[in-house]
Amino acid sequence: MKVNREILTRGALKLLNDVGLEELTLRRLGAALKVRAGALYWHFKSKEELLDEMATLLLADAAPELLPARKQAEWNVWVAAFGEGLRKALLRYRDGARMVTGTKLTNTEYMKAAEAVGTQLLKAGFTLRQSVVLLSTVYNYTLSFVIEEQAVFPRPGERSEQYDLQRRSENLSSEPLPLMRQAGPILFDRFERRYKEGLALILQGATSQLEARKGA
Amino acid sequence: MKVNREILTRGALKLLNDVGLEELTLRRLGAALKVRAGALYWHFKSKEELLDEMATLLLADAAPELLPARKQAEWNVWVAAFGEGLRKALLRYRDGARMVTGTKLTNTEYMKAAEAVGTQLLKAGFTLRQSVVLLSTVYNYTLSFVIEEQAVFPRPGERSEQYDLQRRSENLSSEPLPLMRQAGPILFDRFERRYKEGLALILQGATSQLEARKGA
DNA sequence: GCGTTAATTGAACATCGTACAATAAACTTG
DNA sequence: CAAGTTTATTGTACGATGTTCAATTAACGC
Repeated sequence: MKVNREILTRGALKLLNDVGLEELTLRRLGAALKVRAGALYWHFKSKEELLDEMATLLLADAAPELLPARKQAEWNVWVAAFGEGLRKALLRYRDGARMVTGTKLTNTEYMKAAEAVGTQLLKAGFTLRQSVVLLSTVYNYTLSFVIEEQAVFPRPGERSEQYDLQRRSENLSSEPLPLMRQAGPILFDRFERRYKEGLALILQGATSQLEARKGA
Repeated sequence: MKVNREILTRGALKLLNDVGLEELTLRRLGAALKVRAGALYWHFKSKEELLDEMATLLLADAAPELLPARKQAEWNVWVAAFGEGLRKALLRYRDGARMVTGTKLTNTEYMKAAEAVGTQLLKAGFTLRQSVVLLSTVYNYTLSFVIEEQAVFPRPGERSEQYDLQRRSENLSSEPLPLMRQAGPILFDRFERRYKEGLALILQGATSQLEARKGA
């Protein structure tokens, strides 16, 4: 089968979804594309470069969803759309968040979305620095949140047997950690809800910042 | 050399600092401890279990620094100490943040610190859920922040040649992304400053939450 | 000193990323 | 269409990794 860089990258993303990051090997990818593993090196100089391209493509595909439907929306709607869209995009692939961590983006499709959101923030009265800090904080929060989420739910709706709430609670009941024990259901269930609450915290902080600035 | 579980784990952390996560192999670790790789399997049933133990130990060592010096301090000082202490602890080892990601903690030393902070939050008037969301948000933010930070500075003060600010700026100057281009120095320099600003955002959000609650 | 348990060795296995000369397939040109 | 050139794939090999396990050695209790 003839293969080019994008087919290959898409094939790799598909395979990622089927087998997960640990089992994403070049031989398996070759097999999926009816090609020997070595052939992949015509298109990529290393597996790392392939992973970079996969992450870039995942985010580029996501770029449109990172913007709100109504372009006249308030700045906080823009930031919320950015965060929630990013989470959805990462959730679309098994180990999506872990894969994106530690890759270098190779094109700027995704940055265009960030640029658009940033522009809204400036217009709303944030400084450049505040805007960058706000967006990067949302980005970091989201990435790590989804890494954890995907450890518990390798694929949406399919809970890993590693994270059994009952068992966790039992392990902790012998220790004097009542708070941590009660935290279990909050931490390992209803991820969407907690994600939005964490995001709201950051947005609330930004709102205060903006008001302080206006007040001065 | 005779070896036990803790010596082995500490040796692994030392080696991690010398060679980084990719080069942390069981043969190398064996060599460092004057033992063949296979011997390690007497103490751990897999490398994954060793990594879990390493992460747990790193966090357990850090536990005392996660609490503020003055125990009468306000709740926000407790949360700030938790976040900043966590960052410092992760920075203490090369790839510390990446290593902790995706491991399962095997004891509860670290949780005791979280429990203590949570207790303060309840006392200050937060609900259980708000406290858990606040702490987990800080945790996620910090983890991902330090992963990025350590990609740029593999060890404190030693910048990776991968992240050259000049080059990044040149790559982006051809694109219509003025904002992203200006973001470079904010994103890839002065990490401590940006970390604190992001953390302040979250804390500010929590403050608003608390005030809204009191007002009602 | 003997016997039992704890710990380590040595060699092997399957699998991985990667390199590269040989080969084939796909275009380009006359 | 044939010859020649570039593009892509194969086959095979290499070194390294995590892991297994029977055989061996070290340490300890009586």
